[in-house]
Amino acid sequence: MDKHTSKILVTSGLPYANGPIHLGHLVEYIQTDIWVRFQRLRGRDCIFVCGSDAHGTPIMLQAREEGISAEEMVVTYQQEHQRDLGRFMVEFDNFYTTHSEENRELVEEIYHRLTERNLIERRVIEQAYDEEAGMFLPDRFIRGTCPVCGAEDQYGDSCEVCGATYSPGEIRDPKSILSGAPPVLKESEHVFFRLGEFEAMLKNWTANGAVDTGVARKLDEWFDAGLRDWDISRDAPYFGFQIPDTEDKFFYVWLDAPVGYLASFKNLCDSRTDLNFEEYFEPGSQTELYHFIGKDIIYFHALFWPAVLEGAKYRLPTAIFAHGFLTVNGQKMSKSRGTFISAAAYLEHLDPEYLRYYYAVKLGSGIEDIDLNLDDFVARTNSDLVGKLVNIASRCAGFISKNFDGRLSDQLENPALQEEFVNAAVSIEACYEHRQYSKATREIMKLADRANQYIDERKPWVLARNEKTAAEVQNVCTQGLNLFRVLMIYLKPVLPELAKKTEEFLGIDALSWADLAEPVLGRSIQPYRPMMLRVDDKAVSALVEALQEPA
RNA sequence: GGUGAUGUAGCUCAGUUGGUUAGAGCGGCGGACUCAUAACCCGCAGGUCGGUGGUUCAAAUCCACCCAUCACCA
Repeated sequence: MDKHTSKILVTSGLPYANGPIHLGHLVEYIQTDIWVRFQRLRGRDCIFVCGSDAHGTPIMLQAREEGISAEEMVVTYQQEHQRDLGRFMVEFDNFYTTHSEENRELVEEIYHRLTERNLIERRVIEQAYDEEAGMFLPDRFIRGTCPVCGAEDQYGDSCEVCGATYSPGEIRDPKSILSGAPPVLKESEHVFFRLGEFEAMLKNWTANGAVDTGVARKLDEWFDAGLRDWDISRDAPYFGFQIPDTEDKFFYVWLDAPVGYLASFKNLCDSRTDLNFEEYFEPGSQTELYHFIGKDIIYFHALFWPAVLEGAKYRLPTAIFAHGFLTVNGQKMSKSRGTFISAAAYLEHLDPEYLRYYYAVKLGSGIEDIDLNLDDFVARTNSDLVGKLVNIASRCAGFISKNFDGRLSDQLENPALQEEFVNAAVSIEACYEHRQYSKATREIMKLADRANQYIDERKPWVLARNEKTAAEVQNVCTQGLNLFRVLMIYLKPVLPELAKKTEEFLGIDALSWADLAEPVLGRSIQPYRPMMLRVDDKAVSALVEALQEPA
C-alpha cells in the first residue's frame, strides 16, 4: 500500500446533542480540521465526516424536562452544532446524526453479524431501579453517602471527595436523583458482547501503531485486568434503537455512537457517485481510517470499537488520535467561574481564526491538556499574526503599489533566501502529518522573524530615497511578498480565511503545497488592505463579562 | 483506591538516546529605525528544571517515594 496515494477517511468525536458546542469541543474539531485541510492541501483525497450523538438516558430525560420529544431536541442541537462548527471553518463533508435510518440499519446489521458469529450472549443481571420513576438507573443517577470516607451526596459510582470508586450497591443511603426514592435492586436480562474473544487481536492492533505509546500504556490496565464481556443493552424507557427480537431492550448509546461514523459516511456516499462505502469499510480496505477523539473516550475507541468492527467483519481503524482537555486560565472550564465559553459566545466578540491559530500553537500529538490563557491569547495572536506575519505583507505592499504601479518585479532579490523558506516544507510537512502543530507554528514563526530581519537588512525605505537604488526596492519587496506567500501556504490549514485574503491580494489561484515550487513574479497585485485586525483585549473582557452575568 | 498523563524563567511552552555556563516567544528594561495595524530590528535582565532520597565521573533527562493538576476505572 502506498501511503501517499491511498484515500483517507477522518472523523471527529460526535458531540452529544444535549448542549451547545464550547471551546473544549473546538480543540478537537480544529485539530482535526487542520489535519484534514493539510492533507487536502498536499493533494490527498481526504473525506471528513461527523455528526451529533443523539441517544441515551441524559437526552431522554432532558427532552422530557423541556417538554419536547427527544427527536425534536436532537434535531435542534444537530443544526446548532453544524452551524457553530461551520463558523469556525470546520470543513466537514457531512455532519449527520446517530438517530438516523442509516445508523439503525448499520447497527442492526452489526448486531446480526455478531450474533451469527456467536459473539452475543444474554444473561440476567441485577440493577438499581427507581420504582417511582419506573426506570432502571444509570450509576450517575444515584447519589448517597460514600462508603469509604462518609462524604454525603456523592455519585453512585465514585466519590468526588476521596476519589474512591465502588458499585451503586455499596453506597450508603442511596437515593434516585429522579424521584428521591431509594432505588431497589431488580433483575433484568441484558445483552453482552464477548469482548474477551478479541484480546489477542486488540493487543496486536494497539501495539502496532494504532495508538500512541502513552495511550497504549493506559490500555495495558485493561489487558492486565482481563477483558470482560461488554453490556450493550439498556432497558426501556430509553432513547435509542430497539434491539431486534426484544420487546423493551435498546442498544446502549456507546454501541451505536461510533457506528454513527459509518452512518454519516454512508449518508454521504448515497449522495455522491464517486464514493463507495464498501471500498472504505470492507476488510482489507486499502483506504486509511482515522478517528480523532478526546482522552476521555479512549477505551471506547481503542477497545470496544475495533473489537465490534472486527467481529462484524469490517476493517479496523488505521489509527486513533487522542488529545487532551482544555483549561481556561489554568482551570477547568466552569460556568460558575465564568470560563465556560460556548462557541456562539466566543463568536459574538472574537474572530474564529484567532482561536484556530492559538490552538495550533498549543497542540502537540500527545494527550496533555492545553491551556487557553486569555492574556496570552491576546498577546500571542497580535504578536505572531499581526506583528510578524501580516506585517511582512503590509510593509512591502505600499512600495509596490505606490512606486511600481502595483507590479511585482520579474525576479527575486535573494533566491537563496527563498530556497531556504521553501526547504522548510519538509520539516513543516512532517510536523503537520504527526499532529505537532505547535512545532510547525514555531518553525513558521521563526521564518516570519527571518523575513522581517531580511526587510530590515535591505531597508527598502532607505533605498527608495536614492535615485540610484530606487529600482532595487521593487526586487526587495517582491522578495518579501514571496516569503509571505510561502508562509501563508504553510499556514493555510490553520488560517483558511487569511489564506483566501492572501490569494485575492496577490491575484492568484487557490494556494496549495505544490505552489511552493514557483514564486509569483511580474504580475500585478491588489492594493493592500489590512488582512487581519489586532485582537482587542476589550473584546476579551466583554466576552468574560458576558459569561459572568447570570443567564 | 488503582492506572495513565502533566508539573522547566512573570506568562505560554521547547528541551532528541543522561554530558561543556538550561533554550524560545511574549511581557519587562535599554538602544536603533520610521516601510509597516505603537508594528519591526539590535541588546540586557530573569530559572537551585514540583519536593525528598538514590544510581552515575556527570541528571531537567534514569530509579524510588511524596505532593499538585487532568482523565479513565466497562
